[in-house]
Amino acid sequence: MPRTDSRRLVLDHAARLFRERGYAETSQRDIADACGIRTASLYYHFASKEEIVAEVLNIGVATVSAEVERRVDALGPDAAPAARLQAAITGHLCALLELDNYTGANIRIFGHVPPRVREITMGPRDAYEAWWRDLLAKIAAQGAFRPEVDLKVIRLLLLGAMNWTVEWHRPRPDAAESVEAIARSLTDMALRGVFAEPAAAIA
Amino acid sequence: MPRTDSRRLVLDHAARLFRERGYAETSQRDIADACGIRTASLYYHFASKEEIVAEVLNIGVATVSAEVERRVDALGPDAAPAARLQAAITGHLCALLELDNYTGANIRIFGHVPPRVREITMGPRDAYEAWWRDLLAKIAAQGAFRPEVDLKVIRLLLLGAMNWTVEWHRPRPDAAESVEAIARSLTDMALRGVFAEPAAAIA
DNA sequence: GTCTATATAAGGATAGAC
DNA sequence: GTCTATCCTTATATAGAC
Repeated sequence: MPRTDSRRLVLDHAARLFRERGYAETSQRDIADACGIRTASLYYHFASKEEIVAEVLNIGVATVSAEVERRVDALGPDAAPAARLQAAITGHLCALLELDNYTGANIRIFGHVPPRVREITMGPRDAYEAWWRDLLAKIAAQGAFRPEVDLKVIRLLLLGAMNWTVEWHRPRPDAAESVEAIARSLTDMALRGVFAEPAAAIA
Repeated sequence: MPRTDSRRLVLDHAARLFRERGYAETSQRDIADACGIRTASLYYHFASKEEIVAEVLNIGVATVSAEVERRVDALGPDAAPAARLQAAITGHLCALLELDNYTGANIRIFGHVPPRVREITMGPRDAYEAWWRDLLAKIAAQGAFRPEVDLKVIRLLLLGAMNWTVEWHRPRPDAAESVEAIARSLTDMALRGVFAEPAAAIA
């Protein structure tokens, strides 16, 4: 393997730019400039812009998928449902906001890429969402959720709360809004809610 | 005023297309075609594509803002915190998913428009978010939230869970995932959580 | 693997007729 | 208010040298 993998360099810069500016707003010239090469040189590594973005999207799902499963598996098979949920949430947020730019790029631009690109990259994406479906289903099977809870809607709302962080979270020196803190807030809200007296909840 | 306001027709189709395909992915030709006119005719109503999208974004915020405030105000000044939160959540989701395409367009493309457009449209957007900040602050002042709750993070997570629905919700005949049902699920999770025994929550 | 040069298309925008 | 015609710029992509 080459000492500096220029193919990977292209992907890294592409992921960062796609995440920062969006897909259509990022030209191949932007990507090439960031890499210090010419636009035409990109075609040695990739056949088209769509091929670049497809690979960025796939790496993004692989990254978050690996991170989340790693953290949950590390807890062992007998971990409490609450701990498993917290580990999954922390892993998702960590991949999205800290690990690299691939997952963030995926979340930000997936809905804005050409339909063909969406089609060829949605397999792993669906598989990742299925993993979450399974996680919640297992927790429900243990009787940890209140029975009236709609698992599908809750899953989509939780993933939405997490995915949207990419729109507002900016890395900061202080730990007030660290990824850990956000994960704890979300887990806590999901588990017990934010109300002091839940009994006061609407019928 | 004219019998058919063609300026508004342009905005309506632009909002729909921006919401469906994104900003960069929607050309002025697409908008003109949808309206049954030529590209050049758009310039009678708007000076540029940026002027069109800026107005779409502003209408979107005005719509959701009016809807949310209307529903909360209708409860009267003595309504319970839980009812106010539920009304606000329902109003936001309703504007986003049912009322028209303007709010959905705003949420989907705001992060993808040229920086100048973001700058000139972020005033009302920030004001709307400030309204949410106030709502949660008032509820907190009544002592309804557990004291350790981080109001800023919770606000951003709630708005995120709602805003992300535009990525997955598709209108359906059955009421299983009606806007009302989604709003109830989210309000319920925010208030009391989804766990049967919150005591089992992580330290 | 990267370059220069260039083909080709698409999109935003303007001029001026009707 | 909408049209036809056209300009200008940008972007993807290709050809072929080094």
